[in-house]
Amino acid sequence: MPELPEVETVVRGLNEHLVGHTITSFDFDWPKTIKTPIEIFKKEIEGAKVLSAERRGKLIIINLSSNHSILIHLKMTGQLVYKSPKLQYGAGHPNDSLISKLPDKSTRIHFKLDDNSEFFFNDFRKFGWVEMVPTTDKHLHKFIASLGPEPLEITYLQFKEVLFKYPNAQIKAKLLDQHVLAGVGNIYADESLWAAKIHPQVKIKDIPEVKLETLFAELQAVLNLSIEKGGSSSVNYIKVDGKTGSYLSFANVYKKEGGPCPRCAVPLIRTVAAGRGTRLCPNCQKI
DNA sequence: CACTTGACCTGTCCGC
DNA sequence: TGCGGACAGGTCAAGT
Repeated sequence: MPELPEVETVVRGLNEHLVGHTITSFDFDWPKTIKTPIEIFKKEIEGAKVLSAERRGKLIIINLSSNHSILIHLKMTGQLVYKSPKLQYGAGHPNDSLISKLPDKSTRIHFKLDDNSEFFFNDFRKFGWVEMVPTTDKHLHKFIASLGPEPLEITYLQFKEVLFKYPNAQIKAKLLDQHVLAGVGNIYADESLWAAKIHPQVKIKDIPEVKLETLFAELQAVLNLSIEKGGSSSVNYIKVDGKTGSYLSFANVYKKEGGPCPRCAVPLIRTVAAGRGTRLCPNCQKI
């Protein structure tokens, strides 16, 4: 499930593999995926060169030479994959077998590039979307304009300030709220709350200062560790080159319910908080 | 204001 | 084997 580290990894892959290519044509199978009128999308993308890629929260921004930018949200099952005759791993390698099957039934948009390489937006659940906006106005786009600050680019005092706009809200709900912080999703919310020994449903105003400081440090630590490991590949996420990320082998609680807490050995539990599956240690994390 | 539910979708897994 | 239901979790809109 793409959260900040996964999207960051994808963006780095786009800068490595896609920048410099010209998009010659594209086709698509699910019109709702493209939120821009198709004639406008076509006009601004065909013949345009990819200049750079960047990330804001969980949103991917691809800047084109047409003075337009493609916004891409992967939602839960979106993938961006680059396929080139020049990029091969050897016969029988799992990355090759995955990429060689593209396009497949979950391919929503198939882009063709100038040197016979290809670029795929895959999304089996069809929640993801792409949109074309003028590059100079991209920050006015409704989604981008509503995002909170980047958790890796703020200080502890700023972190505390944005959370304390909602002193009576549950901490996990606000960690997940993209208008409060941009990029934190379910996995890293659970991991950082466990690391700081904070129950996901405790009210923000009831968290002792020292624990809130720990939460900020641990949130940055898990995000940075995951970026270093190329993200979490659980159900569907892969990198632009088809490889998987390895962060999940470092996870302490995500999908570990029933197993021992790495700190105190009491069995971890799964519950629901902020409307989402939530893993925690009932011994270390109390309200 | 805080919180829940439903909608958007499809694939997997579990129990009967 | 087949079938229904829970579950996966990002975001928004609507309802309590």
